[in-house]
Amino acid sequence: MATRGRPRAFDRDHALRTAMLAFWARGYESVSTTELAGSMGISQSSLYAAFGDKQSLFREAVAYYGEHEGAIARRALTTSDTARQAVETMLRQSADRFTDRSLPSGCMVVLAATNATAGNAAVQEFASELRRRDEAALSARLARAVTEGELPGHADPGALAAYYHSVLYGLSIHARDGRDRPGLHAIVDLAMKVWPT
Amino acid sequence: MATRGRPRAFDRDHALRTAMLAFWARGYESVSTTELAGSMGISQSSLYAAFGDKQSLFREAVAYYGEHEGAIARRALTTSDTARQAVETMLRQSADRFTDRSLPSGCMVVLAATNATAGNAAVQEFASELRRRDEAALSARLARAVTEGELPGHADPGALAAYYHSVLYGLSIHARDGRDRPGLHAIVDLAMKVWPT
DNA sequence: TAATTTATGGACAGGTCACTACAGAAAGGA
DNA sequence: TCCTTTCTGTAGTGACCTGTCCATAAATTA
Repeated sequence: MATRGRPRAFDRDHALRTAMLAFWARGYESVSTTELAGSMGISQSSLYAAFGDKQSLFREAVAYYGEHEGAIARRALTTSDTARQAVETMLRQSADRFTDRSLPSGCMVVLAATNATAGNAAVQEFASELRRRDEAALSARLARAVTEGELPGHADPGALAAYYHSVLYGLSIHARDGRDRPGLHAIVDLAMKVWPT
Repeated sequence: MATRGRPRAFDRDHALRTAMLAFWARGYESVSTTELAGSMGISQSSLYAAFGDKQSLFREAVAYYGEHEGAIARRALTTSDTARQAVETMLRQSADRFTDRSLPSGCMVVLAATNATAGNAAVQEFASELRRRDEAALSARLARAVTEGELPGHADPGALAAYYHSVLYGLSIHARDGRDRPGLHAIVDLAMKVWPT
């Protein structure tokens, strides 16, 4: 089943990465499809033919972000030996990522869709849902740590997950405000003192 | 020197409050001046005559927010007997404010100007500067606590201020995501465990 | 070669954006 | 009473927005 019709003249994955970088740096509504097509080197028609509409493109761009940029921090949750190590690794690697000068600062899921007009409320809700999902994954990992005895029985996995995600969100804002890498790690140093014993 | 010319037919302060609520709820770029004038019950011309341009209106709206909504949490810094009490009061009152159902959730300074087009970068920088200023005030209060002996000499006021502000920023995102008041206070419970002894 | 399928760029619709020109209205001052 | 000052709404301005139409180009299939 070879592909019929005229073949696409641009690299779809590369275009997606361009969209991710733009949305990540400036947010969903501050990036126009006209501008995106321009920096992709293609026409509006090609963009719409390849990705549907702007919202679909954004969702794909966020998915791309999750696979390429967010994957490392997320994998810490499943590969670390202890829950404590998982949390600290997640925060440390986020601190490193958020201050990578070759990429936009902070986390795309936190910063790219914080506000929107009424017509784009779905985009906001989409990002919010992703944040909830990540937090639920952390909460589950902490709950496992309680049953395994790594965390004391009185520890509240839900509250701890919300707390560490709160710090994580804060790192994004701080990174956007220009705080440097050691500054973010100093915050993580303090945040880890909360770990129950 | 009585006021010359035709008197203004609307309440400037009330209009400013309307603008604050709109910008706070949906962000700078997602609120149009057309819509604002409409909900203020005045024409575009009246709005521009009273407030200048959109950026000036936003700055005034943020100042209004600072005086009416942010003042209580900020006053905790100067009126509390101890620095610890100051920090905890600031976080608790923010948690209460951020989940007040009669107002937009979260903090306007964190949420209303997180992203912007190139032409509105000044608005972003404005909000960023306000965050830095508040953090500097907290840092100064913590430094005082070190010299007064409330905090141990090895405590780092700058890092602590950055940490507590990180939690504060996180509370805004959590509030926007729908977390309820007890949920935010549970985060504050944990955050306060970092306090050096 | 002919038919089909898909991608392409250019031009353009229809809407909204921030902002303003203008003429008239409502006040104070002379 | 008339002038000056300021605010008022109407009706625009040009620029930009998302999304589409259309003729054409480039590939596979028959």
